[in-house]
Amino acid sequence: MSSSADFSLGTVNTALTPQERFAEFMQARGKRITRQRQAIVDHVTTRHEHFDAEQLLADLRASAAGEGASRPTVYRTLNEMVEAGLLKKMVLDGRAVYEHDYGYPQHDHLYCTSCQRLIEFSSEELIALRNAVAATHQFRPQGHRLIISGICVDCRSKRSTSRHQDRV
Amino acid sequence: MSSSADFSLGTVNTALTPQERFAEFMQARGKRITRQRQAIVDHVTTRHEHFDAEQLLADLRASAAGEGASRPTVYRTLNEMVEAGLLKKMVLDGRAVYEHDYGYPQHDHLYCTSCQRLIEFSSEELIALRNAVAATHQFRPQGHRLIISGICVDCRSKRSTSRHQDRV
DNA sequence: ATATATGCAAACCATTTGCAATCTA
DNA sequence: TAGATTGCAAATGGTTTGCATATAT
Repeated sequence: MSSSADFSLGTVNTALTPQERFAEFMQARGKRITRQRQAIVDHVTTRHEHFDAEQLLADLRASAAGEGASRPTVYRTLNEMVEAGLLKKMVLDGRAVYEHDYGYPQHDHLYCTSCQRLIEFSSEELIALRNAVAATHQFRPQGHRLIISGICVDCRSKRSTSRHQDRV
Repeated sequence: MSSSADFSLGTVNTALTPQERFAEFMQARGKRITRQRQAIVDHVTTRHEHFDAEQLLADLRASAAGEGASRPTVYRTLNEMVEAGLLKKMVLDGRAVYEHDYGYPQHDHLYCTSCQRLIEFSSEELIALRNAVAATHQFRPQGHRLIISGICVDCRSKRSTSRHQDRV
């Protein structure tokens, strides 16, 4: 992980590792780095795919030794990681899905309504468009979220396999 | 479905009134136009702002005579209206928000995290961008949702009034 | 030591559902 | 009249919270 990324768009200055950033954030507010919080942060930073709280909970319990955490603690820590800027949260079909945010370039998603897969993409034009639109409305943009839903290549081929289109 | 659409950018060919379209949709699947469904559709078509289920429920009970409906019926009918293409649903801060979709041009939103107001805007560039991105990933786009969050003009002036930034 | 965290069970909240009574076509 | 719909109350499902106990600093 960490890997001083250096993308062209949205590059974030990654001076600290996610762990360090988290520690800094917690210490700054008198919060403690407990065994479970550390286990969660470590686990999350090793996998870079999108995930939800339940998946994380299961993964933690399944993986290595007794390095687990209770459901409430997983949820609590996930919120802290979002506050710390390590993760970005988005709601899809009713449940929260998380992805890395610290040290990652700004991007948006293509969401396959058939297999629920999220495909990332980034577009400079979109940023420009966003700022232009905001300016027109004297609106101060703080962020945006674009999700293009449809069917991914894989599902287009193996069409009529299992499930079909759900809601956007 | 059907209706040989031929819009330039989002403008929908409105041959039927929302009520007619709803009736057609329902009849086509053996569903009945009950007093409460009619009341809901009528009420919704008279107001063009964004709203959620609870607001609608309250409005229905408050407004005119005994033209109300139970909570389950309101939720059920809202789903039918979405299926019928009359309404578009989007999830904001945990609860579903609806807006008219039938006969309305495609558009996206600016979301004020301070006053929760939704400001609409439409951009042809965005559509082009969406299609270009989708094409790059051999993805078949079916729709998209762009929400630019930030602070609206009003809140920027009366700054530090009441609530402040929530999550995106 | 002592304040903060954990985990359990219970609470939340928006939304959905089972089912008997009630209507629409 | 028959089959669909309503409304009530209860169930859901993801997420949060109260509180006694365990733990980090």
